[in-house]
Amino acid sequence: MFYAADWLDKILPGDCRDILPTLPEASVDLIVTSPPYADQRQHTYGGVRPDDYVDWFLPIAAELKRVLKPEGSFVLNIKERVVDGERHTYVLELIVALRKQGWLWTEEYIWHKRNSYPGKWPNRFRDAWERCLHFTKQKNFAMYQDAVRVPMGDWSQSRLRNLSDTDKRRDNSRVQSGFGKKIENWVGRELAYPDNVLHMATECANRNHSAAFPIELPSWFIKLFTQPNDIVLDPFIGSGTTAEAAIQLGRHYVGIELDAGYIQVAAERINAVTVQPQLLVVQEESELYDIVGVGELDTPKLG
Amino acid sequence: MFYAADWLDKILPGDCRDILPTLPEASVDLIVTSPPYADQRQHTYGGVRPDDYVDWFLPIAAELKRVLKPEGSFVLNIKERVVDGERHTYVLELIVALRKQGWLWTEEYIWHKRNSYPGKWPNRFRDAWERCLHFTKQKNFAMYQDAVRVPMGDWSQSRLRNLSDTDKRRDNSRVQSGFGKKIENWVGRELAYPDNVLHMATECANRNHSAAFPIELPSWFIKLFTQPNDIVLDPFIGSGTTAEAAIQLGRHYVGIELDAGYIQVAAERINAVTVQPQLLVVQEESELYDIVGVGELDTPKLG
DNA sequence: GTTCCGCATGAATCGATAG
DNA sequence: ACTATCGATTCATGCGGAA
Repeated sequence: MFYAADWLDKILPGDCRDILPTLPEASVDLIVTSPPYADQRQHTYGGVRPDDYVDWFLPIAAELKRVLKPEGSFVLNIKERVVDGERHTYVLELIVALRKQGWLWTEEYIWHKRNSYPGKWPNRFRDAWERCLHFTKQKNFAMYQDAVRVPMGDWSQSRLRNLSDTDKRRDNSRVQSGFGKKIENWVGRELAYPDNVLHMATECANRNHSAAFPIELPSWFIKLFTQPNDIVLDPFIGSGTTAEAAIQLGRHYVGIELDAGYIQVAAERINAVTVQPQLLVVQEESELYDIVGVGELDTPKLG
Repeated sequence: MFYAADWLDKILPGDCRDILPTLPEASVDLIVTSPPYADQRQHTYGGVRPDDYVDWFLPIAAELKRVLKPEGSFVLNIKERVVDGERHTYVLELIVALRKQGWLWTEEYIWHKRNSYPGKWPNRFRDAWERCLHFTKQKNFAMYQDAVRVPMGDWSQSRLRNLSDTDKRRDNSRVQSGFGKKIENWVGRELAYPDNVLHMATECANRNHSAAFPIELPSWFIKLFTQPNDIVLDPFIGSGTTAEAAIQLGRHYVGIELDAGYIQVAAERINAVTVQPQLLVVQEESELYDIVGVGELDTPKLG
């Protein structure tokens, strides 16, 4: 095995085309990234043109495939831009090309941006969604669905009324004791598995970082596709959102970033998170009873 | 010009591959359709296999292009199925092929199905979205954005997340009463343009017909891309949902359907709608205050 | 008349079984 | 090996009957 300290829990500065080859093969459990879209980030990646996008991304994807564990997942957040009045087809072509490269196009999740960018055009409405393409290396991959269950619809509330108060209280205390047998049953009445449409607001440019996606997005996929202590890679980590999400959830991270300004911002964010390890453990346990984000029901706790 | 009675406001029985060539060219303002998905509807179209889907659809699309007016729109509701653990790429290939045929891939709307088909699998969640691909023949096409504006504010925003049963029941009663008490809340409230994500529940078979899409879906696109008295074509009209939507909104329709059973169902639905013209006007006015479908703000009423 | 509960039903998908 | 069929899983919705 590789010695962890060399590349783990760091933001590696440089172009991921140079950095990725230095990482050991089959070492990463999950890749979540939002690469620079076509014509974006001209100062760093030179503003890849739509027509060149597939050719630019394919060698990077080949390295990602080498670095990813066999049972790992690759989540690519991307959306094609409008070129000359049309949606450009480079993302569609990229999917086909990645399959030719050996990736399995397992699923396409939709990120519905509740507060999308404002604006008005004569021929289209505001773009309120982006693709989260899920690729894997093999049909059997790691997926921890229980970690992202959500509250059920209203109808379950009336159904829950069937349970007597004592029943509910009994189950409750049993849950809090930590070893109740019926945790799954009780929880199962309130929680349902989500679907492949994610409703998340875009992150406001509140602090000194402007992230490509809200932290809930990498958090959701990290909970879904990894366990604590697993390794999450983001080859275009920008202001460090993926790293912050990984740390919060007790996972290791590897970030790669070319822009020095972003690296600085990310370092500050990461420092602010890591200094509170005890709080993090409490958060994870409390998630058991938090109706909004139940997680780690069937995964070992952090030591 | 063609004499209208020959083909207008009818459901033409037969295979659209045979019927479409009999329609005059550049005569239709909007095409909305949900063709049989791959491996579906084996009894009529023989269950087109995913690998053959593009070849099957392309000649139909060529006829659709001939029939559509230059400034018209073509909305294709479709979703690729899972084949061997992966999303099949035939829809992506179809988009590319349609562009080669001369169509412009202007936009991709997402239909978010709040009540998606249940089920649990180890490698994916329930599929809760479908594509509504918007193709046009030229960059300048007809679009009436004001017709689909929705009320602004916290109410409509919370609606985006989850529409509970009680909320919906309240909506219904408000509409049915015609001019309920809470109308004051909406009058004077500003209207906002929607985005490219549509939240609609699938139609249940509990209603007397089972349709591919809920009537709100064709209604929305008919309001967006046509004016009253325009012509709407659906070459796979099934149980007649598109026809009912067109009639309700004062548009002409042309439907094509191969299955005799569907034709019968569609005929009954259409009869039930057309005999109540006065009611329709009332519905249209009440839509002003209906959170679900605001329409006809700047278009002439039926008369 | 309301409100509530029970129940059937989907453009699904996987894995096992059978030809 | 490759295809066809079947059972199991799961939840929002609307309808009908009951309180």
